[in-house]
Amino acid sequence: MKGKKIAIDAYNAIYQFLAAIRQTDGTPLMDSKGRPTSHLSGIFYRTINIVESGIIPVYVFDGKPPEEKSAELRRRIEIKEKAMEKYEQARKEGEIRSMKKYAQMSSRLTNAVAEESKELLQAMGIPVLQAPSEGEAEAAYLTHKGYTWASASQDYDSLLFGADRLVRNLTLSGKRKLPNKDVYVDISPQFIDFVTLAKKLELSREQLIDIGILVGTDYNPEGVKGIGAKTALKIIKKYGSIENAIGKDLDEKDIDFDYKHIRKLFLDPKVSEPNSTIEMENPNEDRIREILVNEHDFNEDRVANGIARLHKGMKISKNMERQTGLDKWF
DNA sequence: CTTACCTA
DNA sequence: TAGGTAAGG
Repeated sequence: MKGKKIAIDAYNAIYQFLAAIRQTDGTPLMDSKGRPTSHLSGIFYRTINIVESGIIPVYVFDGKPPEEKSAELRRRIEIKEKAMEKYEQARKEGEIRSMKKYAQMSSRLTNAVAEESKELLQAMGIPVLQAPSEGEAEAAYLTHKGYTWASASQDYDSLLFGADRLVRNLTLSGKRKLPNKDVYVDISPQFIDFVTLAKKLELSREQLIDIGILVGTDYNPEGVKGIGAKTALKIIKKYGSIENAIGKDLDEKDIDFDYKHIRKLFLDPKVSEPNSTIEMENPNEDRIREILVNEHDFNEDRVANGIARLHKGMKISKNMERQTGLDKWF
């Protein structure tokens, strides 16, 4: 993927950092004022790795979520509140393992966390885009239109939103811990090309969306009762669409939501055209140091080392871009 | 999650 | 140099 621009679902990445970068008992990394810094650590070091590998990252931030997502957002808040209670209980009992698990589950991506992340990326000279609504939809649009070569997210929704290429596990660390166990599994980047996928499954994007709607999406979290991935695939393969299956393998009264409207949210999401060319810029070293070292107590030597790596990575990336640009002439 | 350090 | 582990803020 050297020399390619990749649209990164920023909230997806930040949320993972908030959940994962913690001590054994679940305490997040914090500065001397008690503010969380896990997101800054994750963004700083991973972005440097990505740039060093020759990829040009483009971070796409969420805007205002669509009204149709509010039930799902409420559901997530409830889960977090329950996790918070369980964390308290685990803390009283001194159950370190459980403390970490429930602390991770109660991670909240606050406004401050999102804004600080943007500021750090901008100081690093990394392109940042603000989506009007769903970041994942905007990233998919950028990829579909060729502004970026692929979208990076852990969520498969990217494909429903029309991303022609999806990269999962865009990270250099080759290990991931299995939930609740001391077992690590090897993780490597996973690349999904939509055309190849659609051919293999013999499904269109619309049909993939219908399968999603049957099993449940952010806009209808419950899905259709009794229908999981296997049945949904079977039904859409057999009838081609939800409407054709209603009255046959689908009972109309089980579909208590506007599936045509949800389909449209995926097919035609609110997105915007980028208002300038998407390029990396020279890092503002002083600003990076100001944010990480002065404001948030990062180790000066580590930050200096990171900045040096970032510089070198960008230089190679820029040279490569010039060369591939030249290649087009010959 | 990523880095830094230690051991074999 | 690979693999395991503690620390990072």
